[in-house]
Amino acid sequence: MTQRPSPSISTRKQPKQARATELVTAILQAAAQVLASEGAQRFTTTRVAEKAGVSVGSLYQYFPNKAALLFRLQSDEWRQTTELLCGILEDVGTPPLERIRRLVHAFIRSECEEAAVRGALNDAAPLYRDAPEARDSRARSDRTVQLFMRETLPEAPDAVCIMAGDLIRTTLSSVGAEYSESPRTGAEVEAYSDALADMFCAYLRSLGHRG
Amino acid sequence: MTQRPSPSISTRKQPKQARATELVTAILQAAAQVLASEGAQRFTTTRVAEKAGVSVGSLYQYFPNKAALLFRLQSDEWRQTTELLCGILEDVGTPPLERIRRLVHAFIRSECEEAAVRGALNDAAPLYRDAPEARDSRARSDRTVQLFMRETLPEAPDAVCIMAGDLIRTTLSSVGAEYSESPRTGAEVEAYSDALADMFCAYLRSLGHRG
Amino acid sequence: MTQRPSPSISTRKQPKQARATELVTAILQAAAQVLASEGAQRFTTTRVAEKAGVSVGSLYQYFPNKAALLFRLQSDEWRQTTELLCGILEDVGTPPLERIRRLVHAFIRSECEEAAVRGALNDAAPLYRDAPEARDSRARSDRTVQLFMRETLPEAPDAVCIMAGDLIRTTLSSVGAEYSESPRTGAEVEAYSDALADMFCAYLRSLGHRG
Amino acid sequence: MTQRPSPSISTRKQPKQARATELVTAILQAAAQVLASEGAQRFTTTRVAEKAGVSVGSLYQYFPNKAALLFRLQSDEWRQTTELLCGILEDVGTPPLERIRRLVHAFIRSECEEAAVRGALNDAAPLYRDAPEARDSRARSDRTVQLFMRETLPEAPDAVCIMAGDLIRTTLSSVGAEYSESPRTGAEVEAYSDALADMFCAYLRSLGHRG
DNA sequence: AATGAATGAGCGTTCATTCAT
DNA sequence: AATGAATGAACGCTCATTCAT
Repeated sequence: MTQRPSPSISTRKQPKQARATELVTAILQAAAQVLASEGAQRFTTTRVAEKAGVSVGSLYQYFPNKAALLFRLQSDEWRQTTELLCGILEDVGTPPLERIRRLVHAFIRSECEEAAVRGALNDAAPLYRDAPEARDSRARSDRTVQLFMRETLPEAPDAVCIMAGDLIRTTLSSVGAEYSESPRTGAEVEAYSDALADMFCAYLRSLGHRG
Repeated sequence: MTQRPSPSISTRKQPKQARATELVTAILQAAAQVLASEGAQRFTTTRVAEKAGVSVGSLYQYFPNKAALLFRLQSDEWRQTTELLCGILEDVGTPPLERIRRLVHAFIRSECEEAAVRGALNDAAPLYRDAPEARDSRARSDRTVQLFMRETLPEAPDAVCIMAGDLIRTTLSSVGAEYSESPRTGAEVEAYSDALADMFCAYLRSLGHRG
Repeated sequence: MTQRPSPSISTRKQPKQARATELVTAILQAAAQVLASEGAQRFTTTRVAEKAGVSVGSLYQYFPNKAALLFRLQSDEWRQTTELLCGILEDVGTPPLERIRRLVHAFIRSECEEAAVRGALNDAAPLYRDAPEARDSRARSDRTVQLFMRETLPEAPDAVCIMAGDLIRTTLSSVGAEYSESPRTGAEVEAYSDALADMFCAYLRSLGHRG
Repeated sequence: MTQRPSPSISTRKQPKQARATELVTAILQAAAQVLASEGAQRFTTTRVAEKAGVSVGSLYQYFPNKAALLFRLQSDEWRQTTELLCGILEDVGTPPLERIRRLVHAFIRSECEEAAVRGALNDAAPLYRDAPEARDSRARSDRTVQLFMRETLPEAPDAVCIMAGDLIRTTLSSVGAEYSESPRTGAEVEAYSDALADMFCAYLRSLGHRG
């Protein structure tokens, strides 16, 4: 399990001592705060370092550039989302459509909870989007979604499964992102999630799901 | 119908002479070109003015600031989209689900065709999103969508119609935006549009549509 | 006589109004002063702008980057040197060896007079040396030197003329640069110039010059 | 022979243990490599320490600052050059002009061989040039050159010998430095060295050398 | 002795906006 | 009305040096 020494984005060095890990954490927290409170526009390395109680130089010791910092924030979000998604979709003890419903609720709720950071992170996407590492992620969720689709639509051709999985994934993520841009009450979130889940379920049934 | 003298966003003056209208048009075209060719990051007023063959000063005569310029570009996109949407959804001679399908195809296609501008415009959203005028749009499409929903789901309660209309609208727009971020072949676009339309249709049928 | 719109080094725009020319002059003077008084190490665009009583932005309106500013300073020095050199070497009314002697004296004197700027400019060479424009100069002096050599060594083969001209030119310039690094009295300068001229004359005579 | 405690340039302590000497050597080698491969601009203490497999802290234990490191590199070059020069000029078994010719060839060749390090070292000169120790060197070569001049021009007045020696020495060093800045083939080097030697010989003959 | 994380002043450069002409 | 030169705060980032461990 070696770490490849990519010189571009992501962490510059493997934090081996506790001190370093704390620092990285502090920087990431500060970064999230700055992003949430000041917006992507005013997200500057100086501001992050200041908020973290650290010098700019230290920040650059752990992150090779601003994009890397943003990318790391985004990665962490993705990891969380992936875990959420896999945890729910792989729960074979629950009927598929029920799993989808749970996923939608959990996902939309989580998007709305961290709307400020996620929204600003989204605004900052142009800054890290082109980084090579940004391409690599998402493999695990793709696989999980595909397995789920196969299970849900056992008789459908592969092409249908792939397309439907793709559609559901991108719909969930893009609708979630847009929906969380406005402030919402808990009840609104639940109602909206139910509607979105209804739509996905209707779609899956129309593709041949028998539940 | 008084003109409010707010010095914020949108055009500073109603161009009454042909000269002025020409200028505004030239500037907007240049802006779209700069956005498409250089990206949001390099979208600068100087560059736009230069491309338009106009001085920066003149640009600022018609647009109080950069945000106003971007907002106007976005408004125009919205207007076009609204016309597309209303034109298709109000076509009572076509069965509702067929209208939805046509809308999805037309919309996704149009998003992909102007992906460069729209993508960059999206990247620049933080710069104009908070402008007051940005909230005002969208009324007409909302109304059209609602009428369409009522027609499609004549027996559904109002709340269902509203929610479903809302969901379909935001899904279409956010999925379209995300989908058009990557380059796509014509065949891919058609297949994806069909899948999305399938999903909408399945949803509408599940809500009680009888076609 | 069109100006090629090279986007790299040298002046960013052709100063057409007197105001602009004044500014460029002021900036160049300030740059020379900063170079002389602070050294290459502390030669910063901010410092130059400040000294010139101008904003950094204005500096960047006339020079695309720091290297361009330095290169321009160097160009001006080269132009002066070229004029000095050509003016003396092309003076057919004076015997060749006498011309060489005059050139050496004039050159060394001029190097010592502006030792501070030239020295610092030399120190800064790494910053502009790689610029494409830096390659272009020197053509005219080369030609003049060659003509002079032909005149001085009418019977020598071409290869000898070329090599000797090259050697004398580089010797003069590099020895001048090194010599002027230390402060010198007028008498020292004259004595040293005479010695250098003696060496050149002895060399030319050994190559066949008949005077 | 007390050790002066000046905290300025040159090694901070006389390395008495083998360990220390090894370290200094490793650092100097690394420094030369960094200089050659990265150039003066990117010559940083961190980079040198890394290349040497040593911590920055250790580097600063043996060299009080970056200038000291560079100065030491330069000193070593000078020492080598001095040895080369003395070794050739003191070879009384060879006729003086032949010695000069050998010296020129050996010197120019050696300059061109190590052009990368020497060039970069030259670029970095502003960083160490003002150090007090930089003035002290050169005594031995001066003496050797003077003895050589006396031998070569037995009848010339002292002043002539001194001036001519000085001129030849600075010419050789400055022309060598400039010449080695561009890449050269072996044949070019030989031809150029011959021309330079011709010039020196012609000069010495004109000053009264009888060979 | 040795380490290497931490510092922070300083750099070159950009660009939205203004305002004298 | 139209110009475009001028502004200067702000940005991302580097690196010589220190010092707690």
